[in-house]
Amino acid sequence: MAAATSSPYLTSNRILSSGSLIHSDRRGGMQPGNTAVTSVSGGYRGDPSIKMVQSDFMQGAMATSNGGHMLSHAHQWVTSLPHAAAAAAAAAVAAAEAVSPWSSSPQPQDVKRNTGREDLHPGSALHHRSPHLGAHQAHPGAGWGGAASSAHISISEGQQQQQQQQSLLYSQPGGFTVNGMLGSQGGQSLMHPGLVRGESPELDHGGHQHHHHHHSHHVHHHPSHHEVSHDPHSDEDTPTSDDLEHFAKQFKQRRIKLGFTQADVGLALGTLYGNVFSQTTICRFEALQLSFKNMCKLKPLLNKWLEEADSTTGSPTSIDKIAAQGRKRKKRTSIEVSVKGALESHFLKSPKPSAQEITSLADTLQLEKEVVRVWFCNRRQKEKRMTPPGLPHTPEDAYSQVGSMGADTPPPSLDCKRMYSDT
DNA sequence: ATGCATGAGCC
DNA sequence: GCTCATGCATA
Repeated sequence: MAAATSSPYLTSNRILSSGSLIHSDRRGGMQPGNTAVTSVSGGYRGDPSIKMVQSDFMQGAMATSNGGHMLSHAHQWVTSLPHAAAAAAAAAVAAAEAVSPWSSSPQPQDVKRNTGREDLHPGSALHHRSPHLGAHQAHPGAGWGGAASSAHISISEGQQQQQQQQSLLYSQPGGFTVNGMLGSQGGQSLMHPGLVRGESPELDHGGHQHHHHHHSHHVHHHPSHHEVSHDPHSDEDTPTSDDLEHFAKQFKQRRIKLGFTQADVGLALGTLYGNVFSQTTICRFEALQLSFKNMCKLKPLLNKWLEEADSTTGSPTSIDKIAAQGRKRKKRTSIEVSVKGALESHFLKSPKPSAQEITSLADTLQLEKEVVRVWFCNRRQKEKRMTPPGLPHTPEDAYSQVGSMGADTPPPSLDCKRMYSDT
C-alpha cells in the first residue's frame, strides 16, 4: 500500500464526532487486502448496494454472478450536518442554452426532435432567443471536438447515446432574496438592478406556469439595422472555443487583480443569479476543464460578475461564507496508484466496460463495483473535457514542441492555461 | 487543482 | 446503466 495514505477511519470533522465509537462495528465486509481505503462510519439514505441488475442482462448474465462481494458497506458513508439547508433554494433564471456548438463532435447531440410533440423548453420560464440552430459551422480554432482524446480508443460501434441536456431551473419564489455575502459587505452592493440586461427571469412562479409558446426560431433583420454586431464578449451568441479560452484567461486575471478568490466568485454568482457555484466549478472554468456546453452556459454569468466586480468602487475582499451544507456522502475512496494503472489499461482497451466486466474487474482489483463503475464514468467524462491533456503547463514551455509536430498533428488550439493559483 | 461522488434526466 | 453538471474532500 503505497499511496493509500488515507486514514482508515478518521471520524471526521463533522458533528458526529461525538460518537467516536459509532464505527465500532465496522467489519465483516471489510476487504482483506483492500486496495482502497474508504472507511467511515455513518449511514446512507438508501442502500444501493444490494441491488443487482436483472432486467437488462438477461441475454447472457442470467447467472447473476455477483461474486458475493457486494458487502453492505453501510459504514462508509459519512453523515453530515442534518440541517437540511432550507435556504438552499437557489433562484432565478436557468440560462438559456444555445444549441450545442460542438460542430466537430462525434455525437449528434443538438438536433431536437420537436416533431411528435413540443418538447419541454429548457428555459420555459423565460424565452430565450434562440440563435437559430445550425448557425455555427466548424470553429476555426476548435480543437476540442476530437483532438481532445489523446488515445483514440475506438468507440464501440453501437455508440449511439446522445447527450441530453438538463436544464437546471431554479425557481425563484417571489421575494426570496438570496441572502448572500452582500450582507456583511459594508458598501459593496453587487446588485445593480439596472445592470441586468433585458431579461426578466422569473416573476411568476406563483404556482402555475403556462408559457410554452413555441417561437419559431428565425430572426428578422431590418436591412437598415444591424444590431447584431457580434461582440465576442457579448454574452449572447454562442462563443467559439477561442472566445471561451480568451475569456477564461481574462476572467481569471481580472478576478485575481480584484482580489477575489474562486470561491468568492462562486458565491457572488449566487447573489447575482441565484445559482451558487463552488470553487471547483470556477476553477474548472478558468482552466477550461468543463465541457464546451457548460463553458458556454457559465460564461455569461461570469461575465456579468466581472462587470459588477470592477464597476464596484470600493471592493472589500472578505465575504462570509455560507456554511457548508451537509449531506450524506460517501467518503472519498483513494485508489492505489498501481490499481489506477490497471484501470487505465482497461480503459484504453474498453472505455465502456459492461457491467459484468466491471464486476470482474472490481473483483480483481478488490474494489467495490460501484467504485469501479464511477471511476469509468469519471474517466470518460474527463476525456470529454475541453483541455486537451498533455499540454505544457508553462507559457515558456509552450514553444518547445514546434519541431515535432507532423503535418497531421492537430494543433492544440488552446495553450495550456495553468496559471498559478491564488488561493 | 483534482479525484471520487451524487443526482437528475434519459434510455 | 449512461451522460453530464457539479461539488465535497483531499493532495
